[in-house]
Parts: sequence; structure tokens; C-alpha cells
Amino acid sequence: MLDIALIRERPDWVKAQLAKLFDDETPARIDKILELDERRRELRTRIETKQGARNRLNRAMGKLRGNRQMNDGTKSGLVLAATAALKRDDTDRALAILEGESATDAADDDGFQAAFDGLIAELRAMGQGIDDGFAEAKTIESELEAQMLWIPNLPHDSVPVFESEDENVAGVPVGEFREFDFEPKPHWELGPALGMIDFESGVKLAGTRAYVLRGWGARLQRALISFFLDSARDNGYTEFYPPFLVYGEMLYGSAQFPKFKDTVYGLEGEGKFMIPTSEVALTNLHRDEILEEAELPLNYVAHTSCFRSEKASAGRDVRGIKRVHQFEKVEMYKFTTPDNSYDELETMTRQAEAICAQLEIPFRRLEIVSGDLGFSASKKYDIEMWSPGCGEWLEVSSCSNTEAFQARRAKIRYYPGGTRKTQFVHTLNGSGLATPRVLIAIMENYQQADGSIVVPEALRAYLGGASVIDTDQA
RNA sequence: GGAGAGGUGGCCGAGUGGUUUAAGGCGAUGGUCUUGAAAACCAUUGUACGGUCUUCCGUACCGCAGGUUCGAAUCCUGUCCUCUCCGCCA
Repeated sequence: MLDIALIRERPDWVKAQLAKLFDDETPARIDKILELDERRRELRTRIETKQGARNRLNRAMGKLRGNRQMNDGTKSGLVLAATAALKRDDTDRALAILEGESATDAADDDGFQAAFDGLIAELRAMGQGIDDGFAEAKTIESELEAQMLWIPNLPHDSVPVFESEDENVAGVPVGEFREFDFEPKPHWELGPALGMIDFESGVKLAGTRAYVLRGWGARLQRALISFFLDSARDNGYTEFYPPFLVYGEMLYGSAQFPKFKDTVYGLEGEGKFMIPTSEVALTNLHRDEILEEAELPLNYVAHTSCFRSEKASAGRDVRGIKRVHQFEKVEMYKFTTPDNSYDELETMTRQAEAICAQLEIPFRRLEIVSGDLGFSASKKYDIEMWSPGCGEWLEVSSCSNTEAFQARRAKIRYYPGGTRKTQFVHTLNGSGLATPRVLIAIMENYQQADGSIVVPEALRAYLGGASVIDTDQA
């Protein structure tokens, strides 16, 4: 979520930033937000003043009623005078009387209860407009909130401004492209031949985009997950195992909701949803908390399954295991101070690249252009591995700095420099890495003419020392 | 699934309709003392929103949402969550 104050104070600048996203829906929302914000503030100022007066009057009346030093007659006199003042709409005078600045004529004791009843009637009348005002304010505020939740994050100045993902700036590929003396096969041929991937069973159990890993396939994936987690731990990340099924609020916190609600699986009745990425769980670990500055940055890592309906990409990448409903991902996550977040983004991206390098698979970094940033990132790098079988670059990691966008939604703050004023932290997320795709890259890069697959050095320790995957028993 | 208990500031915890404008403690911060530290003592110390954006004022917030009342942390209703015991199951 953006800072409402920023929108209020620099609406044209915000619109210019949003224009870089080539999203023609948001400018109208900004205008709507400005209007709602204006109405909200005008209304609140008005009713809060009135409410303040009512609160003071009520308090003063309560105090007066319980006053043991004063006799009933004197009290009645004050109350009658205050009531008269209120009838003339002279709130200040009524307050002055009740709060003891001036006494008036004593009435007789018999009038005590009647005097208070008269005042209460005045106060009741005074409350009429106030309740309606608060109700209206609440309506406006929830409308405002709903609009705010649809505004995407603003791009960082360093992000290249282009509309299409085709313009993403590709870095120089790292690693050696292997020379094949045979035609490299795609994983959807290699997998079934080696008994590693069973597409038929996947479809039988769960339909399109479902798959079963078998034998070496399942073991290789497990090895990769362990390898990824260990790498992250070596880099100082603390490992977590979070729930995969979380409350809907968490998805608002990490900004999948409301925009991408129809791409997430869940139990609407229970208000719980399957996470599309561990980022959802990790972000919300510190929801509603004020963190200690000294403990920042927090570096977390988690392996979870991820669930995505892929509604937006229906019909695309239906072959193989590149785009599936359920996959495994190891996610790095950082909570940082605003000052350090961009340095941390570089660090995190390099860490993801280092994993690719250790697997000895050619990879490249893409600097994502403004039009392809997605909803919550201010800046994003993708890392792609080369897949000689299907002949394409596969996105295996995506590293983003969301700045305060998620932190503001999830209310994750800290006190900067010992001050008393809270500030939102910055949050970063980056895959390190995602398995079905790395599995593809390994199979296709390490395949041999006879259809067997060489195990990358870095993974052998996780597979009992095995160096080759073939049709032998896994 | 059944029965019960409970949700109050960073933490613990008091508070059964108006002198509560959330006591007290812990922690934290500043100060006094000290060669330094500890201890002791003194002071300060919630969040959000708004206001001529000021260490000034106002409003809201005691799980959440409604309701009663002139006035609700306190009473009523609903709801969510946590804990304990029992039952069932891996």
C-alpha cells in the first residue's frame, strides 16, 4: 500500500510514477482516493470537535454528580444553568459551568433529579448528529481503504521505463553453454523415459498441470531443496517451516489480495487459503509488530509448497512441468531498514545467482522493466537458467524489493535511530530457488546421448554420492 | 465433537457504569550518585488518524462486530481466537 499522505501531497508525481507501469486503470483510482480523503478529513474534523465537547460535558456531569463536597441544591443550580446554556447552543458556557469555573444560584433540593434529567435530555439531543457522522466516516474510510488496496507499488528511479517484458534488460550470461554432439531432448521426454516424471498419473490424480515425480525425480527434487536451504543458511538466513494454509488477512498483508484473489486456492468459508509463495507466510510472521532496529536486517528462509491456479495463463506452457499448480520453492526473505534495502536486494540477488553457479548451469540476470514489475515490487531482478532441451530461458528466481509496500499493509514497523516515531521497514523476497524449473534445467543441461543424466557435483552429497541418473533403480 | 476458563499497552497485570483521562509492576530511555559499573533514587515512556502538523490540541483504540446508555474496558448479543480437561483419530 502507498502512503496516503504522499498521494495527498504529491498527486501528480504519484500519477506520473504510476504511468510508468502502463496500467491505465489506476489514475482514476487516485482521483477517487483524493476525493474520499478530502471528504473524510472534513467530516472527521467536524464531528470530532463535537464529540470532544460531548465527552467533556459527560465527564463533567459525572464528576459533579459524585461530588461529596457540594450539596444537591448547589449541584442542581449548576446543572440547570448548564442546561440553559446548552439550549442556547452555548457549549463553552455549559462546560465552564459544569467544570466549576462559575457557580450560580442554588435551586431547591427537590429539583435535583429533575435538573439532571433535563441536562441528560440536552446531551442526548447533542449526540444525534455525532453517531451519524461517525457512521458516515466509517463508510468513507472503508471505501478509501478498498481503493488504496488496488494501487500498485511505485517503481524505483533506477527501473528502466518500458511497457513490455520483451524489453527486460538481460545481463551477460554466466557459465558455459554446453556443446551437444546430439540433439538435446526436452525434459518431458527425458523424465518419463527415466521414470522420473509420470505425467499420466499426475493427470489421473489431479488433472491438467499436475505431475508425479518418481524415483530419481522425487529424490533429485528433495536433494535440491536441502541444497538450497543449506546455501541460505550458510549465508546467514534462519530457516522456517510455516503453515501453507493461512488466513486471508495474510494475503492482504503480502499484497496478493485483493487483486489476485481468483488465482489463489482456499476455503472461502473458513477464510483460509493455500499460499501461492512462502513470501505470504514470511511477511506476516511480523505482522502488527514493532521490530528492534538493532536486529535488522532479519534474514529468513523457508521451503514450502506453493499453490497457484494459473488462471491468468490458461493454455500457456501446458507441456512439461514448467508451469504447474503445485510446486516447491525455497524463499529468501529480508526485513530491513529503508536505508539498506537496495544494497540488500543486490546481496540477495547475488546469493541466488551463486546457487545457479554452484549447479554449473548457464544463467543470466534480467533487470525487470517498469511495465513488467508486477503489483508489489519497486525493483525486481529475475534469474533465468538456460534449458537446451526446450530451447528457452527458464525463470528460476525472482528477487524484489517491495520497500514499505507490504510492511505498510502488514503493519511491520521499527523505531529509527531511537526516535519515538515509528517507521515502516522495507521487505525483500527472492527465490533461492524454485524446484520444478531447476529440475528441468538439470535434466536438460546434464543429459547424455544415452538418455542418462549426470548429477551436478554440488548435489551428489545429497544423493548418496550418486553421479549418474539412469534407468537403474533410484 | 463435549465441557470449562480466558483475550486489557513492548511484556506481566489491576480494573463490575461517571473522581480511570487504563492503577501497579517489569522492561526501555534520560538524569542524580559513582573512577567506571551495579544498586538505589527521580523523571519520561502505547498506536493510529486529524487539526493553522507545535513534542500543543482533539478523536479513536482494552480480540473483532453490533447493541443498551447522557456516558461502556466494565452491561447485553453475535463472532473469532487461545488455553485446560474429556472423547475420537493419526
